[in-house]
Amino acid sequence: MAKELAKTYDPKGLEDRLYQKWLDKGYFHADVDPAKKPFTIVMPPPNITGQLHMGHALDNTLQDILIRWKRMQGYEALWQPGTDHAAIATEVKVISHLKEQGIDKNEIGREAFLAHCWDWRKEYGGRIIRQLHKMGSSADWDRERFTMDEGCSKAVQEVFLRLHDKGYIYRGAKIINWCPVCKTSISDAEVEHVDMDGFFWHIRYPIVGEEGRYVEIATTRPETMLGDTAVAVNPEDERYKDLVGKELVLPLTDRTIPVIADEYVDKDFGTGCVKITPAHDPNDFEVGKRHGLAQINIMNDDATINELGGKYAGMDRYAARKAMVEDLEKLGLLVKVVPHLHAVGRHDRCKTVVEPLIKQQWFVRMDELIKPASDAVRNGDIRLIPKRMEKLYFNWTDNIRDWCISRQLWWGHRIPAWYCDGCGEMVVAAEAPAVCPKCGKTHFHQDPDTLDTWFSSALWPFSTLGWPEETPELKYFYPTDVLVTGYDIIFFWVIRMVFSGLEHMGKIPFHTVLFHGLIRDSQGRKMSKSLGNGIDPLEVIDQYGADALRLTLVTGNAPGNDMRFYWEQVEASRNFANKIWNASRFIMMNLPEGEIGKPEEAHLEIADRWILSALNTIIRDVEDNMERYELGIAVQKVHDFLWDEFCDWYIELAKLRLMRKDEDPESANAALWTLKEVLGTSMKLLHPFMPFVSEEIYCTLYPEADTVMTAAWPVEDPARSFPEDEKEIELYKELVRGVRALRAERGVPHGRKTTLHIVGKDAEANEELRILQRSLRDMGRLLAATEVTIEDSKDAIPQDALPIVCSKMTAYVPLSEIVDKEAEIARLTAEREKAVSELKRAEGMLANPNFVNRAPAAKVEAEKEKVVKYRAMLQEIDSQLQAFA
RNA sequence: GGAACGUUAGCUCAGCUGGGAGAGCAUUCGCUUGACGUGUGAAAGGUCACAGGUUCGAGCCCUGUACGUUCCACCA
Repeated sequence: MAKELAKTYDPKGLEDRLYQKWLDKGYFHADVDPAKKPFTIVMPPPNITGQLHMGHALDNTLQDILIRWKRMQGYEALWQPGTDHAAIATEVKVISHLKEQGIDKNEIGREAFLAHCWDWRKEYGGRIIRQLHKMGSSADWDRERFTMDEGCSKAVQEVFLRLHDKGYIYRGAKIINWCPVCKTSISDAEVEHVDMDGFFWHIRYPIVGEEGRYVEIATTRPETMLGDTAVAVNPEDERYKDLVGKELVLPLTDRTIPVIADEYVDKDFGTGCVKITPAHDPNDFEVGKRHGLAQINIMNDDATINELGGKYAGMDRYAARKAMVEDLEKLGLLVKVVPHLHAVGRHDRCKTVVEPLIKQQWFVRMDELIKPASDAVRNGDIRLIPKRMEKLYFNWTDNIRDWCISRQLWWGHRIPAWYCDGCGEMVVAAEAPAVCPKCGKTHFHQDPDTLDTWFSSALWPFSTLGWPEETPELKYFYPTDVLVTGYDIIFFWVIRMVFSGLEHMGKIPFHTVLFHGLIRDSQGRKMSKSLGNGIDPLEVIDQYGADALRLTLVTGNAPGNDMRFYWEQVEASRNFANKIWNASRFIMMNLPEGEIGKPEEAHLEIADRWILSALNTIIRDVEDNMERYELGIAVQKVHDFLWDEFCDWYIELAKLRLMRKDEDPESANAALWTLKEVLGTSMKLLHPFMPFVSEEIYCTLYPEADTVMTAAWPVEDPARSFPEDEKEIELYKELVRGVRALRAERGVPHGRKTTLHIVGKDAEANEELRILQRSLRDMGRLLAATEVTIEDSKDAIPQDALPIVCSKMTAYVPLSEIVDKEAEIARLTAEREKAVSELKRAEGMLANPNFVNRAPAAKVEAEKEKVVKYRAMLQEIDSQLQAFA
């Protein structure tokens, strides 16, 4: 460990070194320890395709703050890390990666392709983890997991089998969201709805046997008409009542379709006649089921028209649309085309317009599973922060539909279902059965589909701890405590973890969810690759250090709120690190070798008690804020305490005593002890937020300490509360500020010292001042005074001395000789006006019986004090003006 | 179509259970003051979006309006 701090603060030089030290010493590791209480956070597993971005940086900073805080509080703090196989994201990446080498996924086949995926995972899977190290993340890397490792895969399989046994998982042909580019089904959560400009095509369907009569339908998707099996009208619609039951000619085909009546149709929208295409529209699918209509699929998996499409077969859906509209026009069946804005579903990953299709898929029945998950939040077992996220949560749980979990991908957990090669009988089991229970054949093939990547993430809080085995870790660390994540994955992940935890563990997976917002660029835009406006956290760390980045991300970050990223803010954060670095250097320069004895109570001076008391207050406040997960407020308080109180006031006051250490060693010793005590404690408070700089300072300050990481978290100490001294120091500050302002206004050069005469506002105050005389003398430097005297009355003070009116005293500075009379009169007149209005206001409030009777006594008292103060000020100003006149 | 969030200093944002509005950056005028110019002192800058209401008292609570952002939604 370094014996002294380097001359300049250089985060690069110390962050990697300290992180390596922490790793070597195993400080991040957590173990089952019955003597301690556990505190657990599971890290949202980053994708193995991922690179560290600002979202990760924020997410991990918040988690690390909580973990480090709890660890210092004496909890066995486990931060469980790992990575996600990210089924579709990875598969897409690997496909394009192979494409560059001229390799086609389908040509090399499933097994070879998977080998490439594992290669990818080997090469890139650890990249983001290494990047997280740079952030200072104190996760237990010994326990790093992967959603497709043996244990997690076992958990996935077990969950599938259990849910299937209970009838919660079923296979069926339903209409699902199909991505024609990724060529897989996707869940509702993966579809984003975007308003797009489109058209309403009004098309005539001729009525069979009634020459010249038509039904006019309006559609946004004319190409699907090849799959129409009916036209529906509202049963209450008088206009079309006679049509119900009649047959229509479906144009461009040789089929006829019936007119049916269904409540689903809105009389007042469009023409009131809706073409029904059960195979290509979720609503029509439902209508079709009600009326027993045929489902005619007219599309291939790549969204081209299939062989049923006649002349349109093979055409892309949009090309077919164009061709069909043209043909309809030629036939005179196109009535009109009306521009129409409507919501279109797109695949969130590739932005392709989703195609609703009927496919055999696997589903999880949600109705029963979701209930306890909804209740857990409703009854407060799980707290969402901020609370408004509950609305989002319930919006999803209350409207949930069955979860389509099968994907037509290769990279992922294979569905444990087996089909007999002989009779097609399906068996759901961990292993292929030896003999078909139906036909007795012995050859089976596995279902080719894999599971939605969120199926495994949903198990993360317990699969990482060894479930389904009953490991000691699982017993000890589950349920976990806090989940930290962005509100954007509340549906994908949070809800699914909750119902999975409740279903398989019988317990909630965590009691608190702390949501954070998005990091946007300085113009408020989402950071994205396509915009090229992303800021690389690693670059920020490289330039300013991880501590500065962390401080930037947590400062002013209210739960659930988005924030913008500013380089200026990072610079300010780095400046803070530099500030405390230099303050520490100053303190260490003055500290003697070895231990410094704790001074006797009597030797502690007012300033010492004040700063200790202020520190004590901060300790309490920070604790309160942390417990409410107001991390941004907590760090702000530590920051302000260190910079504004400790550096700007206490250290400045202490300097004078250090300089006089030969004549008054007790005073100097008390100051030194206090400096060390306050700095050391502050570094503990700062550590969760800025782990590196606090570690370096702390370990240099206490060479016998290995780390601040495991030091005991400061607790409030009632014996260290000195409210009286805090009040006194505020008086000093008021005085110092008054002198400074007065001098600055008149441009008195810093080097020009003056005398300063102080008169207490009454006899009692005067008595107090005498007691504090020495401290006041100490402040001579801050006051730019050669001498500070305390007078019983202003009689002995030169008539033209300038007053500085404070709450309990008035100070006089004999500056008349350097003051411009005219300007002084103008200034005094302005000040008088202000004093009069303030006085009026305070008196007004006191004259209000409602205020006097109902407001807290302290408030009333404060107003009374103001009256006294401003009256004195007025008096001073008036006599001053008189002196000039 | 529903809902949430936001509107506070020139910019970006804090502001806990209502008790005379704060920070960072930027601006102006000073300072090589014994750790720090990545610093330091002083100052300027706000009818807390608008309109009502509750209250002795509202940035904060209630109602409405405007603008912005986002989420949800099967009107073809």
